[in-house]
Amino acid sequence: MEERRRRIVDTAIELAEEGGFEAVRLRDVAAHAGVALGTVYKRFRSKEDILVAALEREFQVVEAVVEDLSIDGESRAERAVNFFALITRHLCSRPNLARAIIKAMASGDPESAHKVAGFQTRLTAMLGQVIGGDDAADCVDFRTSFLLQQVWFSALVGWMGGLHDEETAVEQMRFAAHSVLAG
Amino acid sequence: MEERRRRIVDTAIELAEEGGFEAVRLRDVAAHAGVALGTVYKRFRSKEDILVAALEREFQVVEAVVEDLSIDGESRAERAVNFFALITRHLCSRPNLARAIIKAMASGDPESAHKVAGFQTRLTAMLGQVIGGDDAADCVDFRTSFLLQQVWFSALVGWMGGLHDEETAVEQMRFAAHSVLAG
DNA sequence: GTTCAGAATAGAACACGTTTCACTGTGGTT
DNA sequence: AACCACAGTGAAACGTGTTCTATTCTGAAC
Repeated sequence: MEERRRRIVDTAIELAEEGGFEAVRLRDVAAHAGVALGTVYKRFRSKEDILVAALEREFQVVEAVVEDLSIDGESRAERAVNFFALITRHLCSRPNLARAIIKAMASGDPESAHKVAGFQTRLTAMLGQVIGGDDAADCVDFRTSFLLQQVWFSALVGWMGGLHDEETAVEQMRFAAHSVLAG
Repeated sequence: MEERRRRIVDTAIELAEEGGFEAVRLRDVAAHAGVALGTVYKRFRSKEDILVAALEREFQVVEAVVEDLSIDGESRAERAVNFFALITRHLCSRPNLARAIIKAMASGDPESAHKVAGFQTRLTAMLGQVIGGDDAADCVDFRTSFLLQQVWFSALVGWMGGLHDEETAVEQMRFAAHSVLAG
């Protein structure tokens, strides 16, 4: 009955797209997914846990998109910028959902945090691939990729709080990428 | 009667030190501060708002500490690392309080986010001073300091989620500082 | 077909952030 | 002294995340 789990996450994504984090009311999720509230709590530990599952879903889409539109650029920094620009714009195209997920990412719950860390690792690996390109000389340290991904997270949190728009976030990544990938 | 406001923040800090974010129950805050719940909501917009005020308090302490133990180091990167090591260890010395505040920083509420951005700007300015040292040649771009502060935020969120200990966070800052302040 | 364990359900109940309201001072104005 | 604007109070109420319980459903073993 993994079907129920899928429907719950689907519903949460739907509600989050419409009204953000607060709109994901678990009674509504349960009703809309056609399950009882108790079932929701049998599958997921908390509201954040559901949104982390939504992140998993979205992350797979991002992986597919990046696979499809293979990232190119003249330099390592340019490729990194193009990568972040792509995924940032992708995320921000559904702002309410993105905000809800980012909020869940920063909830501080250890279980969720570990799952999130898994995505960060995968993202860092993707970034390493992208930056590395075809030339072995362009290969980049895991820690460097991870650093850029940390900056991206901060930029997204700022965007979530209404501090700046998505283009500013991309601009921050441009600066970071050129600072870190100077050589 | 700014006295009441002060007592509320004091109490929130006290409760957060003991039991973290969830332990800051507003009924308890009100009772312990000797005010009515309505008064709490007259002074503060939300629970996060109180914790952002606590951040203001803590930030002033950090400013004083950094002023006192003036940061030194052979290179720009070393000074930056010493700076972050100092404030990271200071924050993490009261882990429950730190976690509560960091969680509030990432709440996504626009009003809170703007206040937090104010602290980030002040922190970035402090960092610029510290890195710059006495030699004008060591002067550093605002954007570069800001970038390091973004990494620090991510490192703290990871620490909050139990992903790593404070020494690892400091280590991440060491790597970031050396990457960004190579010259 | 009966039985039984485990999952699902409906719904109540609980905790806590937040809002509302009716009432009580309190300090300043006339 | 009478009055007023307004902060503070206590308590109730509301919304929603989370937990609990009693009951029903389901599907596999016999």
